Amino acid sequence: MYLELKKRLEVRLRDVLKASYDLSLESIPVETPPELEFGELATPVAFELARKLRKAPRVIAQEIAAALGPLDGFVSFEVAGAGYINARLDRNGGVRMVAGGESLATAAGVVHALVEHTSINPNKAAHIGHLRNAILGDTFVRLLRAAGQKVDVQNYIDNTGVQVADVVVGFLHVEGKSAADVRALLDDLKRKGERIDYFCWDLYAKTSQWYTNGTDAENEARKKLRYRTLHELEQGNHETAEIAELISTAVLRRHLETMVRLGIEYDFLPRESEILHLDFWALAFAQLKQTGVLYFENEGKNKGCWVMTRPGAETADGETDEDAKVIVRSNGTVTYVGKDIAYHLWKFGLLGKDFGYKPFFTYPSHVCWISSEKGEEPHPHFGGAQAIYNVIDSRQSDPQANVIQALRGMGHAEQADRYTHFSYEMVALTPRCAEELGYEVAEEDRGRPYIEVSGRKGFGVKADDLIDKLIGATRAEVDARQTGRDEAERQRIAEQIAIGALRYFMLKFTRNSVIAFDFKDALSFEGETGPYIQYAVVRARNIFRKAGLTPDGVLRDFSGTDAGGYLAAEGCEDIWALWLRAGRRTLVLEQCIATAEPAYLAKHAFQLAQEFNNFYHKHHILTEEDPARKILLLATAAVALRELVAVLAWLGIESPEAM
RNA sequence: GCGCCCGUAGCUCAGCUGGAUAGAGCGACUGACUACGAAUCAGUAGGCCGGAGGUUCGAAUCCUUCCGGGCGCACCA
Repeated sequence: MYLELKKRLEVRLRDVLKASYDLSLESIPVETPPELEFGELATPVAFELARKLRKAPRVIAQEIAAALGPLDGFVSFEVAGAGYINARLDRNGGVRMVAGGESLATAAGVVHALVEHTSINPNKAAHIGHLRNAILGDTFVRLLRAAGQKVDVQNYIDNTGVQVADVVVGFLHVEGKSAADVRALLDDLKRKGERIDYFCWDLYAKTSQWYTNGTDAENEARKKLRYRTLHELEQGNHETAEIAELISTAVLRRHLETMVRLGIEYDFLPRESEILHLDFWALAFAQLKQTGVLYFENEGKNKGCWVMTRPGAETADGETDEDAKVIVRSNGTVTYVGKDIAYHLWKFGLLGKDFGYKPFFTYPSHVCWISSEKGEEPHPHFGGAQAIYNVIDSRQSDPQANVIQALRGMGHAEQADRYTHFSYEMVALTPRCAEELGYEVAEEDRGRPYIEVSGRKGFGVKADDLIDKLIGATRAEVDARQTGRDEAERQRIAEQIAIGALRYFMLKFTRNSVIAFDFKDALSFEGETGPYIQYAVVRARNIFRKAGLTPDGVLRDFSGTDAGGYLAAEGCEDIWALWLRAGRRTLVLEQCIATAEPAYLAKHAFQLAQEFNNFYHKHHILTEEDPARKILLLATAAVALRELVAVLAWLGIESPEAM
């Protein structure tokens, strides 16, 4: 409702400005006033025009206000303060709009978007930092889909990188295992129900240490081993590559299982091994040279490399750009950014080559495919998107900017504009949390607000451990409250609440705020948390259960009544405010997508729950004696319930039946 | 040294892209349960929005500059 009426008012304002002053403003500010007494919508546009028209803002406001009405959905336009124009809505009409349920008309044609998220190196267990990535990405996918976009979800797998190489070195040279031994280990762990990603977590940390804890000569040899292993992985057809394949695939499967617990699913898993073996780079290299984005450096420190100019860099003609980004090394190998450029050409359908595809993981509703040199037929097609979103932490903003710059330089300006680095800050641990986990905190770190997690050091909170802990805590609460329900039901509810708590916790912070993780905050179920919102849903559901009514039925009955009198009545402002809040969903959705910021929706969900809880406390519905008033109260609860469930679903949070 | 991000209540964070009196949660203190289930609600205390200049009708928000913190700046990924 809010979105629609706001747009209607903007259009009318535009018309009035054109007709009265022959002015066309680029954008017309329409906002929500701080208090309901100022109306439901307001514009300070008169202030902006004061200088241009050489009139007092208040006079202009009066002229505009007089010319605005009548407008469907609005009852009045008033001038207030020094020159605000406050719009009052037709409350009965507004309530009808909200009660009717709002369709999300996507005016523009369907956009094909591609969201890449999670992308954990398949050499260790997922940790809380990865959870933030996956939850942000998955939620954004839900938002895009809610807005009617066609979205492919990709999880990029770097299975030939240095991190996987390190674990392979660990198996071969630290543990002294062969490929056959690794195979046996995988079977053994599977039989015992143990997690291979946890095993690798420890081995990765151990191997990282091993590189530096020998004599100088030993360390030197170990480093060489590391780079030889990396090289063998990239080449393939070697025992190291075989171990890498075994391990990275097993760990990847575990990551997918962890994410399923959070309701997170993928459509396609492109792997770096295929980008290498299918030689995506050759095609990209040709395009990069042909468009002049890459040039061969003959001078300076990058002599013998193919390089590109960094975004914003300026070098005088004839001078060597020492700061240029190396894409092809002097030994002929390609850097990470180079491979990424090729991959992103593919994402936009500009490469002229495709992956092979094989099914990899089955969800109840669909199959997740993985890249393969020789794929299966038939298979779905991925890539060729119109807009892409890369959920990658903010530390990688430089390489991301390089890829965008390359696309632009190659003449793909439109694609470069629709390339969003969906960046977010890391999840770190508070020093107290680190100590709780048994890590030694260095003296100089004690005073810091947070300490960065490190897979290399094995320092961090594993995702599955956190989820297990959350479920344990919610289960204890549910067991205490839901004594009448059976074991399976209580477990189900506990899981819904635990996941709700975790997802909300990761979404309540805006993207560029560092999360200093602490168990106390993450395990909290009161106040601004997922369970608070879920609890509001349960309360609303209980009203209908107790009354023997359905929300839909109530809204049908309500549609024939006139609630205007009650909504305008003294002491009922809170009811109208709740309807207004309920009517903001599409506006908030639009805002979230435009700014790539899911936190706004999380905040909206909380505010809606808060207003509902207020309403719930103030008006006792089932004992209301005035039938007309009772139907309004019931309809209010029905709308709040419907909106809460819908918004929670967009956040990937389930609404329990009881809690 | 250069680039990006962040300094808002004791703590953790919002602040709708420059608007009306700066908000919420937690924590502290006071109160409200024989249930539309208190995982809730009401109330109190708590702020020179890091400092200083500027831009304008108007600044937590934009610009400049300092202070304090974080992260990047490889022929690593």
